[in-house]
Amino acid sequence: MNLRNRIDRRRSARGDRQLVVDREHLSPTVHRSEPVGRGPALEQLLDVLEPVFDGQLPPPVAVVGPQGSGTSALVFALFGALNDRLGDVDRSFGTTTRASPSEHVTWFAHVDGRRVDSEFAFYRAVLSVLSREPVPESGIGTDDLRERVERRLRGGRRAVVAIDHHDEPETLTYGRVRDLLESAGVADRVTAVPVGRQVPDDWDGATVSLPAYRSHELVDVITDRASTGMAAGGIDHESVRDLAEWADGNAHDALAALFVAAVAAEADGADRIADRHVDRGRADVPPDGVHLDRALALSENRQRVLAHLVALDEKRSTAGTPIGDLAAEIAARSSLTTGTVKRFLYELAERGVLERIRIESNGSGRNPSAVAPLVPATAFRQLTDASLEESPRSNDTDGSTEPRGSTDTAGS
DNA sequence: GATCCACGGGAATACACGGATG
DNA sequence: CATCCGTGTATTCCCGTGGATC
Repeated sequence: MNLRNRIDRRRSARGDRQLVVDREHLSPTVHRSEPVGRGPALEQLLDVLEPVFDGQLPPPVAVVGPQGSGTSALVFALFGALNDRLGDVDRSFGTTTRASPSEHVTWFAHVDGRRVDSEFAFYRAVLSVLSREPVPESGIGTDDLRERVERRLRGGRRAVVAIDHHDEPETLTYGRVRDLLESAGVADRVTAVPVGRQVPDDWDGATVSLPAYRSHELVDVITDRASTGMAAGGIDHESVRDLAEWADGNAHDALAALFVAAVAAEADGADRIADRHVDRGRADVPPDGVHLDRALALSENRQRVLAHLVALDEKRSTAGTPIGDLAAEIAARSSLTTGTVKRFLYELAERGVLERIRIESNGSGRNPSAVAPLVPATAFRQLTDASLEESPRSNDTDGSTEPRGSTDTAGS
């Protein structure tokens, strides 16, 4: 993050002839503090939010764009910066502020709908921005948190709350958030900003639309990541252009492929990304796949189940195996029961993290389904903490457990 | 002790198909 | 032939339980 660390990392990476300098900066799920190539949308959003500079609550505004167009990155970065300027009572801004700064306090909270899906979790997420004290994770009631939110927003203080991914399955909807703010009695002190692929139903506020990245913009995005995450000269311009062209405007796909390419090159002991590594990166990202962060937002055991499925799918496609058999196989390698694994698999398919495939059965009764992962497999395995090596329920391991981090880049 | 939340298990419901019935 | 019914399997839904946290 800070300059000194960056320089140190560079220097040590150079000494070690290391390709990947900073995995964090290469990860497609990590946002930059300065979004690349989204200047016009940034200005547009600032236009709408401008009343906050006069201590007013801004009007409702939605931010929309297709997957990989940088909606989250934009709002995350902008809210972070605005919060720095306007969210702190003790910090005045500008040099000639006439009014007392405390009258101008507006907080900017970015609530990730993928991770915040209950009433309790929502108030907690908001409160953790409004309050400097740590907010308890449990042990207190939802009513308590709701009251604390209300108390923090007294005396002319306001908040702008972004609801990211409000239109994905199982996430907090905009309507639900309005209800929660209403029941806390702070609806008139908070502007909720839906962020997603489309505006909420019956939306009549302002809208800031982000188009998919154009190819040259995506080149900038990839170059920016490569320059901070990898040793200098780690990837040539031609490969970057190829990746940008292939990703067709989707920054997530481009960065996921770059990440996998870098991991593959590193595993090869190469000091730069070669064409075959780029191919490997592209092959890892399924067409019409889901964002890696959707998988990483799942609870630990669900991630584990997904990791097992991904591993099975890499060995042999799971597309032809009935879900019950897959569940049994996964359960044998984990601490979960077959029933629970099966339910998780149905759930993941329902959420769109897995593709559900109809298969014909030869017996009687309803036809079973098969499932196949829709996340970039290698990227997911590299980024997840879910270990495949927890103790299995039974002892029937087939002895094929591989050490974590072993990246098979041969073949396929 | 109070609270939230992930799990686990099982009940309820949906679906596919063959055979019986009108 | 169209419809209903029974059986078997898949899928969804619900609720009690226990771990973690305060």
